[in-house]
Amino acid sequence: MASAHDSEAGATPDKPAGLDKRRMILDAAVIAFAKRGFHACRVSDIADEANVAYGLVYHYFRSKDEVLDTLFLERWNVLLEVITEIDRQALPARDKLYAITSFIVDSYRYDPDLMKVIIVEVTRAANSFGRTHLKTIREAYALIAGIVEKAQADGTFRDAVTPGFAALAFYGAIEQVLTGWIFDMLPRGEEEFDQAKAFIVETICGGLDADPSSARAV
Amino acid sequence: MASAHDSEAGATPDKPAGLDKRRMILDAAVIAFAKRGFHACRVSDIADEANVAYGLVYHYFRSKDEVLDTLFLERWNVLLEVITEIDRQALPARDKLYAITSFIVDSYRYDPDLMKVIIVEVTRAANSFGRTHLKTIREAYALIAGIVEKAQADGTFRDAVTPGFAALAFYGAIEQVLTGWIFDMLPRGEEEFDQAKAFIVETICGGLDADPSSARAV
DNA sequence: CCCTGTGTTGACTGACCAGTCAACCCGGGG
DNA sequence: CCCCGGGTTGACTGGTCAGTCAACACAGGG
Repeated sequence: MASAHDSEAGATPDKPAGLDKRRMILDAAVIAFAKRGFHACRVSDIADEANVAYGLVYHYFRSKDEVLDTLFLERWNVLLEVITEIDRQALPARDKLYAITSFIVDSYRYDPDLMKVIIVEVTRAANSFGRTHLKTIREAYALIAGIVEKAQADGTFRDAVTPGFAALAFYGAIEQVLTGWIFDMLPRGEEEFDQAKAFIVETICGGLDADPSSARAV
Repeated sequence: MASAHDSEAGATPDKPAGLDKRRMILDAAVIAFAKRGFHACRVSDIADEANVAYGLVYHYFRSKDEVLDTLFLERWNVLLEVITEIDRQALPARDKLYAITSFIVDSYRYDPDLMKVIIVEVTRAANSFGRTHLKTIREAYALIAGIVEKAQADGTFRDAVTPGFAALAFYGAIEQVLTGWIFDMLPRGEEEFDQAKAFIVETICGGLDADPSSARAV
């Protein structure tokens, strides 16, 4: 059905609606991967979701793997740029961490399926794509660690913990909250998203202890 | 290690060496799953690793899935018991969290393959086993949240954050550190394990901020 | 008008693997 | 001595897909 049909709507005149089939396939893949997971999802599911013939997927991508790789890299590079940009500004470290949290949470708010796929299939997949993209993933941790390190140097953050660990704990907390939403363990909604941002930063920066003296003496 | 290294040797006389084939299969499955991941691992890999015929796996387990389910439940139930036991003691909340962290880190120290399989294939697998065992996984979060809640009630922890979020952030930090080891991103060793315990608790309880006033005013 | 190449189609193939099953081994009870 | 049945074996089947490929659509240049 609808091979040369410009969909129902008139399709943007400047876009021939014929060469962003690639984009359509990528978008369809996000939905398909999110629905059943990368392994359980067949290439035909992607093609069906995109209203495109099976073989066309292989015209634009060498393999099913390459589709996921593309989705991940597209998004992760944006994340790296955003973190770099945030770090470039003259803000307190805590505000920088809030901005990063905010960006990631909003990424989920804006496109939960894409974030689900990236986290579940790449970021946390130690046996497959996670290994492949390890170097790229680590770059994000390194940028965060850099923020912490500078804050420790100027006295904004205490140095009870190495920057690397702080980065891991911080990012781990974020991902765990996203995982909570992905698993339907946590309620979703505008309020929840904003509250989550504040809570994550508050937990990692402020800590749970009521009495600062106990540990701060270190 | 040294769980079922009978093989050629005469096998412990009191153990008929004939009915813990089941155990041998489970142990072999841990190794096989850890090596290539659940999906890429074939049932024949498990059988080979256990030095047992292919069909015997199906004598003791209904399916490949059931093998993983068994491994996960065995271990997770121990975790739930341990957390319950820790919570029963009269300790400051911070010490309770340290004890939990310690147990999980030591679980990894003692049997990294098993923990890798549980985390990678179950705990973080939102599309397959994670969904199946959601309820069981949540019990752990609930127990931790309970600890936080009590600490907030008696004033040990401040209540800037809901207990549920604190539990998520805390457990997320732990899992992220384990993931660091699993991915070979973090150096492993006796010292590293103990340091990690301290750092995780220090980050979550103590927080990164040097100046308590900023947030504590809330 | 045909020719050419990019875009597009979907039937087909080859490989892979979970799970089945018929037969075998062997200890012990009759 | 045979029989019984749980434990054990591994060849085989059925189904599933990733990836291939031959053919088709069609725009635009000659």
